Amino acid sequence: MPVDLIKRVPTTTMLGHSNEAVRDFNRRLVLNLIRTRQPLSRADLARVSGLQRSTISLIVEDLIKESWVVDGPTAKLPRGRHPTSLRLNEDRVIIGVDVRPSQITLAVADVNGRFNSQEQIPTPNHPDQAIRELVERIKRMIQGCRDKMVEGIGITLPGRFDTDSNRLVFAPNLKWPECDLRTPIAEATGLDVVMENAANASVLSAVWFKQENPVSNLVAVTVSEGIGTGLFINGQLARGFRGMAGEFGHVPLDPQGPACTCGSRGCWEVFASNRAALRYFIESQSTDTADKTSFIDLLILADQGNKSAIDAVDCMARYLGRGMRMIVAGLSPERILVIGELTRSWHRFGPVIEAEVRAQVLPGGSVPQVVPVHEDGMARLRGTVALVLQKHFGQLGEVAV
Amino acid sequence: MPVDLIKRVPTTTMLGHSNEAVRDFNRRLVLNLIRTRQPLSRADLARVSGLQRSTISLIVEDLIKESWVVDGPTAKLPRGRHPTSLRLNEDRVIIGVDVRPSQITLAVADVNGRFNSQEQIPTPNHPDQAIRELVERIKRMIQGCRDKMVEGIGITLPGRFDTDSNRLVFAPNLKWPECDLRTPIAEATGLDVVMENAANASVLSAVWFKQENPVSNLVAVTVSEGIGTGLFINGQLARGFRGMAGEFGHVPLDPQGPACTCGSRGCWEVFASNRAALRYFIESQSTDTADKTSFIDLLILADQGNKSAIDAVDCMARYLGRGMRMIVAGLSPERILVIGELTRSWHRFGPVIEAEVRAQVLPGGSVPQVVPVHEDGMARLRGTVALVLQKHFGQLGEVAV
DNA sequence: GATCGATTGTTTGGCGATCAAATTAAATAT
DNA sequence: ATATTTAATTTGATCGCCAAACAATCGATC
Repeated sequence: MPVDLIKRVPTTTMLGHSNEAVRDFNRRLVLNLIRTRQPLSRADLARVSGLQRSTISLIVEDLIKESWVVDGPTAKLPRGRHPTSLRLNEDRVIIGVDVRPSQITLAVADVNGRFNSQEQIPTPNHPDQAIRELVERIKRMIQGCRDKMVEGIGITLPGRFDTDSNRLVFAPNLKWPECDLRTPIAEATGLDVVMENAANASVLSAVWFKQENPVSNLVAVTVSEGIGTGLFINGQLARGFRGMAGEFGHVPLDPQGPACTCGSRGCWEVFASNRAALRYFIESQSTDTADKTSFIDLLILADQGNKSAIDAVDCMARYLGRGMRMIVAGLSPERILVIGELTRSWHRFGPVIEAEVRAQVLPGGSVPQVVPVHEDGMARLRGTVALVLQKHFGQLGEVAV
Repeated sequence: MPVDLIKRVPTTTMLGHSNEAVRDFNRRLVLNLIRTRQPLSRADLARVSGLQRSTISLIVEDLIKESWVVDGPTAKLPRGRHPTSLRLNEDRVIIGVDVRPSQITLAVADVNGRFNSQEQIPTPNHPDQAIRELVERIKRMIQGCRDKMVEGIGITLPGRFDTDSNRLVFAPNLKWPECDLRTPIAEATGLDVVMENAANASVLSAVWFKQENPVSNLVAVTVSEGIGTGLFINGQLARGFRGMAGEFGHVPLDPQGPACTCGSRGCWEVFASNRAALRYFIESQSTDTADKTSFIDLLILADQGNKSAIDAVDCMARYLGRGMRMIVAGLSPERILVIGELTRSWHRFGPVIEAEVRAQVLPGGSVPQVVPVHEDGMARLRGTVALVLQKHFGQLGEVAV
């Protein structure tokens, strides 16, 4: 009995793999092994990867020829020929841009995430002006590192942008209109430009660089004016459809709560952001003297023993932990990173948050680690480095290192 | 300057890939292409995959030899030699077990998820008894299909179990103690046993079998006594650390809400499960006649015009939609599947849920599709088929078909 | 009814990548 | 100076895909 088959299928996509795919994979594997364990000898690579030493030699030869890797000094061993150590070539640099509501930080970093130079400018009110200033400074930076190879530009900002169109579409704290930052900067500089939300950049930084004890399910909670979350699930960034995931900060904890900038009521960030703590503080003050207190001031007041400040901080911490119920029950990560100025007073926040989180683990579930990330500023910038490097080193989760 | 390198690394793990990995990948690709597009000719496969016809021929020869694929009838074409159509060998079968609070369903399915035989038993009060009865019936089932090859056993149940130890650890609606189902059944039958949470099984069923318009970010919300969620993120099931993800049903929507079985207050499932609707209904009745109404009865009453029933259903629908804020804002899926008895009255639930969801999309975000899944019973069972087949066809997300 | 055209499916030789083993290189201990 | 040990390279074999030629099969056409 004859059956209807597909008549003609356009052969646009290549799904099958050929022999070169193996080389691609192993090449990325070797590159990442060097990245995470440098310095490392060829023999070490062979042992760690399980590949033959001959294969490693060929791959490394390639990587050196293309100046991703450099031969280092020879190491000392108790017996036998001394191995030559391999490391990443630090002459390849990345330009990182960290956009925040108040200021923008630009920096030049090497492939290991170490910063060579750095500068700051106040954040312009309009993105057009920001683009002009950024382009000018980036061009100067490029000229400043003539002998280096500039790999690309990574930009992180506190907002969401459509991953299809690269347009910034939701940045309530930045107060910029919808716009496309990528294209104008890419065209003006001739470099690749990759963008990422701030919370995601923090996640990238954490899992790319300092994986002392790597986990494949992790959530970063960034607390400042608002609350953002970066989701690392199954060893990959979870960006959601068109990059819109991660707005747990705009989920209501209490439908009767105060109004939020997003239009809803009682969102998590209304109860647990820096702004919320200041609100608690001001409400508890009889006088109006607290009006111009910053969040950092509040932390200092708390450490000086100010009862109202202590209470405000405590309340914020409790709500932070309470909101993590969404993350603990819904996503069950192995680790939760907490990022923001609050980590400076971790002795105050840590115990409260951990107690709340522990109370919320469901029967049979395991308690996630709650880890403060202290060097916030650098974290985001280092995230942009990882962002740019992913093109060459492979997506996270692609290669298990 | 000599540097310290790794002295000796145990070569336990093989990270690097060899040439055979390409064959493995392409083999899985071809197998999945046949699965999703059968019937299909070798020439079609070559066009779709981008591989050479010669390569396809060799791979298909393998697959036929190992009885995964069978040559079918020749098809008709306007010109030229008629192609032979390929399809999956339906002599390979899977035993699926769907455990529910009230009854357990066992079924034998072929690789296409079509069921040959099926039987039901009431759910025993204790897992030990359940294991005894299941083993006995499964053995009979195996004997019943002598000429077929039994690939394995897939079990789905309404609870969480530790993916490391395979122990059931959280099943509030099933009321079974912590236990290991897998090992005794596997040992007694000599077959592979794979287990999965009910919501995840529904997701598997949806993305494995009827991908009319495939998406890579999807959330299934299963509504019955409680609310469970299955997360499909970046084209993979998101099980979280030790398989504990997906309990969005136990996140509070209102801290002042009624107590939940989990120990917390005001959880989503307290407001939006079948049980919640019945509570709304009973509370609004002056008499006690409503005590023995089932959820299905309630839906019928609503369709008969009973005002209290309509209000109860409407309230449940609103809360269902409201709770989806967590999913919409936090995960931003492209599609939300709604599963449970409520889909029988989708004309009542659908519009309310969709309106709530639409109201909750953040600026710049896109509204997820809300899709009811009507054949719940079969969905879970078919999910178990996918579960067992993943070992041979590859994990979801591994191969893009 | 034989030939041509078109399409499917198979066969053949070549290339690229890894493997396994032998070889060369370099350093320490005897 | 020689033996030993480990690192790194070289060499030939194997495996998998590709490209192109070839064989098979069917409809249309002369």
